[in-house]
Amino acid sequence: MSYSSDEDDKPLVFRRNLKPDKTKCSSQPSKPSLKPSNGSDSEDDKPLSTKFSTVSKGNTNHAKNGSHTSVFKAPKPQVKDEDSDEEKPLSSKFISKPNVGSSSKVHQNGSASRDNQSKNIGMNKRPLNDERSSGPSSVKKPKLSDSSTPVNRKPVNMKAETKSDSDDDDEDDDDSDDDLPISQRRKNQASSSSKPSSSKQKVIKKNSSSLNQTNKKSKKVVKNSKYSKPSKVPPGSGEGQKWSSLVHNGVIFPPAYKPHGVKMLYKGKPVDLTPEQEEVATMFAVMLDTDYMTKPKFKENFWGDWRQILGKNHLIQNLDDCDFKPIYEWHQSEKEKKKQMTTEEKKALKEEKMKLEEKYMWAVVDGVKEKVGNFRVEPPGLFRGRGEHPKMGKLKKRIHPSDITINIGKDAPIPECPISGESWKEIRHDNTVTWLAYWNDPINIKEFKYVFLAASSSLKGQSDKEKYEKARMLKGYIQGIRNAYTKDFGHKDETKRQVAVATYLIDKLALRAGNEKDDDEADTVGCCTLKVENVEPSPPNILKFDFLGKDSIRYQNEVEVELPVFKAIQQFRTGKKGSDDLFDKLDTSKLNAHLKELMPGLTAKVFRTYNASITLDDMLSRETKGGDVAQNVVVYQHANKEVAIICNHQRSVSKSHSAQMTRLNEKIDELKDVIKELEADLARAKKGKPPLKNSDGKPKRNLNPEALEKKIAQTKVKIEKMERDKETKEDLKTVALGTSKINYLDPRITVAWCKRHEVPIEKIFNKSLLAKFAWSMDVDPSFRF
DNA sequence: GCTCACACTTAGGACTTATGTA
DNA sequence: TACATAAGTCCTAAGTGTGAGC
Repeated sequence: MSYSSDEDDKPLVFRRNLKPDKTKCSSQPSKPSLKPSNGSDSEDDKPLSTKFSTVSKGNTNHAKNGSHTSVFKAPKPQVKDEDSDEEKPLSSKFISKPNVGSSSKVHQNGSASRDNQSKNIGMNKRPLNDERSSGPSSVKKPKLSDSSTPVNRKPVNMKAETKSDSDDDDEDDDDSDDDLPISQRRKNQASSSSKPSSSKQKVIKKNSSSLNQTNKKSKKVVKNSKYSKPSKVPPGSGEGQKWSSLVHNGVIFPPAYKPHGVKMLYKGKPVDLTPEQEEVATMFAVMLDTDYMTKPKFKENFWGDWRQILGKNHLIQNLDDCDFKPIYEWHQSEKEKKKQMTTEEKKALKEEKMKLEEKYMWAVVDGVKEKVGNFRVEPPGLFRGRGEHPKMGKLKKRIHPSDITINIGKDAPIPECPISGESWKEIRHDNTVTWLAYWNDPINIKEFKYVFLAASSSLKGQSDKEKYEKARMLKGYIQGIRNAYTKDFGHKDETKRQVAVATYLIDKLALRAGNEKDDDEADTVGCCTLKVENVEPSPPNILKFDFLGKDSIRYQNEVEVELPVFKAIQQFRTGKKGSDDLFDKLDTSKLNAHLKELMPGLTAKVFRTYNASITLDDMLSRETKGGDVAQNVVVYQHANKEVAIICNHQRSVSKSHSAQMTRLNEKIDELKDVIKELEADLARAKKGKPPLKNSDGKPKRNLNPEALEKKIAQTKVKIEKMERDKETKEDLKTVALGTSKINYLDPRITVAWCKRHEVPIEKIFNKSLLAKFAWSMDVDPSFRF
């Protein structure tokens, strides 16, 4: 990624300004366990995007090509059949056109969705629940949302309780229709009585538009669903219990190494290598065209590990005299061969792989078939640490069954070890955790690599929902929290001052907490680990941030802050070196302990979720003007982009970016020439003259003036579209939109907005996201974050 | 109050597949 | 049909946060 000093090249986030928030000075005293506010519409409640004076270059202006309104059908569990509403295809629960193709092969529990969140009284009024009133939590893991009401969970032996569990899908059920547009209200009324009470609706074909389906969706409206909500706790409940029964087939290993026999050169001469030596040499060779080759640390680490495999007395004595090109070229030709395979060959290969992997792809959790996420053991390779990682290039050794601990239900059969003659390291039956297997990370032996269920699983969905509920809870507390930290900017105790300023930065700039890091990790920072050199005060009240954050992504931002913050930062810097900690009295534990005094379960990362989601909600609400689907999609993308900028979600500029821009410019120029020509022809046609010959000297068709005018207009539209595409492409070249959508934006905001504005959800969520967010699909259209 | 093991979420880039366009 | 590009998926690194043990 390049970081040009040219202002125009910077992602927008780097040109963002923070307005001082003057409303904060009339703060109330800071107290532990602040009570949630009633969510007034004060400036304080507004998302970052509305508070910052963002210098924005227009918006994303192209709708996705949505010609394929594919319909996601929430696949039904295959283990046991269920007759419940729960297994209705998503399309029937949400919207959209039938699409047979996408439904058949998936069988995981992606089924829609019981939205079991606890009832609150409307979005602005959050009753204090027990947790809130319980004060600082010294207790174990306070669960913020109703953990007794798992998302999606539909064990087959619980049919009887199907009733109404979608009724309590959100607090907005309590809301009257008053907040809805009239058209919406009518639709809801029409639908409220239409749902059959029993739910044998496995396949409901919908031919009408998404919105119609959405609104006609026969949602049971049970106002007192609070009481009818299933009282189940996570199966086999109990402190920390995640499942009662767990069955799976373990993990699959990468194939054993097949030597290729291509000889690398040492001092210009071919060298014989053992298969093990050749394997590691090949790992290096295939990376010859990557940036890692420019990093001495990478080469040094590789050499250190390879040398051990070569042995002290090997012919090869230094890396500089090695020529890996023959292996690199062999690898390239293998890649090319693969590319040249016919579609049928590729398909056959894929099917073969599927057949081999099928059994590892699924687990059965409490009787429900769920997809496993990463069931493939990581193959050996060279460690590709990001940024200036001190361990880059080290050999990541092959993982064997004897490295792997399996976690499985007591009554489940122990997975057969797929490599004959070997056996698992250990078998556990720990139902307080969600992992299915783990092994020690060969690069950092103290750490682990886990095998978890896929994002579409109930367990993940449940925890996702809890995350968003916690962030929503913050909405009710945020005013008090901001008042509290504002008051503490000038606290006489420096620790408190640092806590206040750090919280301010986490809240306003969506910084990460910043845990301490070891010396054998890349040198990156978060809020608590900011160094003096990372924050430069520029009077009267500007702070210039410049540091490497997670994944060594650079955070560069100049913000105007409140004067007390500015002064506090100046004071924290006093007498320190550039490499010293800015917040020397603070770490994430202390910070989070403090945050928990303000709201149960509050930690630094909740602010990111909160600010991202509230920004989306706010921007969608402000910017949706009742346009068509394409225009609404643009509004969504624009909001999504703002969130990505706030969270500093960047991507590197693609290698082909400048070529693409050049090509677009050329095309635009060509079209402009076409217009000039057409205009000349038009002038002649108006005088009754034939058009001039084209550039090849050939005669052109003689068109009448009307036809020429139409052609000119069409070409102009084409140019405009290309200009917009160009702008969007440039605008988003360093912004990654996906990360926030996957991790920070409460899907219920999106689903409800889609329902309100007749946008098919498939325009916003792809198949994976639909599966991941199945739990949110039943949300009431009036839902607001 | 601190460290560390552990469990989990968040993240960008590589790779693959789908789609659009000439 | 071939190629370019966009979209989707996979991979695994790199974070956050909890709680036990000292």
